[in-house]
Amino acid sequence: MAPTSETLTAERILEATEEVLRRHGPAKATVVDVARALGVSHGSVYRHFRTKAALREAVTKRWLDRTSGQLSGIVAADRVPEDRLREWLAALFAAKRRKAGEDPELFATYTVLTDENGTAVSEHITDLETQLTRIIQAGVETGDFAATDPEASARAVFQATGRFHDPCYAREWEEPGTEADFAAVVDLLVQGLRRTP
Amino acid sequence: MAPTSETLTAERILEATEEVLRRHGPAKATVVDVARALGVSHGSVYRHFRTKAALREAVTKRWLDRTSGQLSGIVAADRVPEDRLREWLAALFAAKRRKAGEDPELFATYTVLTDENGTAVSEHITDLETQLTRIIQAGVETGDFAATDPEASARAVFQATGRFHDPCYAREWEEPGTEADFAAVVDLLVQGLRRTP
DNA sequence: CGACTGACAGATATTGAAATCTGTCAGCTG
DNA sequence: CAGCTGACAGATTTCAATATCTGTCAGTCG
Repeated sequence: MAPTSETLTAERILEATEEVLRRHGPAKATVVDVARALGVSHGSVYRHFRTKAALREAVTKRWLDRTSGQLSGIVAADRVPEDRLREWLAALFAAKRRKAGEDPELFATYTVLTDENGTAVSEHITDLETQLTRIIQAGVETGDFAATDPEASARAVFQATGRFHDPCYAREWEEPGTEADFAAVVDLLVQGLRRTP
Repeated sequence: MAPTSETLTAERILEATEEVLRRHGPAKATVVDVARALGVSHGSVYRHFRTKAALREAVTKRWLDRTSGQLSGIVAADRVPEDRLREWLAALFAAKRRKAGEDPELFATYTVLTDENGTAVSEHITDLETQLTRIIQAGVETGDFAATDPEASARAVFQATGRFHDPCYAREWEEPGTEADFAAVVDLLVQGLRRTP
């Protein structure tokens, strides 16, 4: 975190902002703090981001994109679609639960950020639903799934599993029985997707 | 709201409290306000409810019980289990959405109350899940549903439809496409419950 | 005697003055 | 001249003094 004399870039500002958010939390993280962490005046930060809100939104996007990236590998995996679907949902749940459990304060920070950036979140959700659509589409092609509208089914699966990935349920993810609940919901949804012979 | 000279009863206090909450909102509703509305000293209120928290919890319970009561009729209806299930879920969604849409401030007030009364909410959810269990159990008996554990299936159905009854999603209930999303999730779940011939 | 009151101590909320922050921009600097 | 600085106006937040509230209880009243 030394105020190196490298040129000031959007990337460096975003890294410093994440650090300041980690240290001070979402309420007390100011752009003056970010500038101080970089050893520049806060005016320089405004050269790269028009407003504080824009800066926070960029940080939010980065964070959400990292999550999407982690899951995209599973979509392309060489497995039966049903297994890919189960694995994808399990990975989404596991990733969220790990983040919430390991560093609750940081998770709370990002929850605040996502709450104030509806647009970035919508794009992220669209992204995840697209990944799900691909898996279900693959299942339709192999004949394992019977979905007349894979996109709508993907949306339904995503919404129906909200309890296991939406941050508003984070405090319940460590309660006993959650694993079983997750399995029951996924089983029900997979059963609903299957082609009925 | 005249300070009648009827005897002071828990029931009257609860009614006055609801009125004060409606008027002032959850943050500014004090037990002094409640006492003033009843024309008594606040000490008298403490004769019926040990703490302010207990009073608020009692109000919350009343409100939640009214919702449960509205749905219980559907459970006993004389219909095919699948239709009863669909109707019950639709009624739950409709009731929540109507409350949130008609008087958003009052709905927000009760959302705050439920947030601070985890116990009352848990009991309410157990109650609703029991109603769902009965419907699914009936479906198993008629052979329409294939559930090895109706209680677990009921829990899964309730959790999977959270997006359409959990207050944390209230602001999204009026967005276009919500009806279709609801239908898609319910169809998927019902399909998952059906006995596969 | 049992239901109610009102004064009280400690906890919580409100308020307004002072401090800090956001966003701009004229001017400095390499 | 492109990138940065720092002073500035208006908006927002902080903080401490002040007011209100919660919960108790000795005492009043019918």
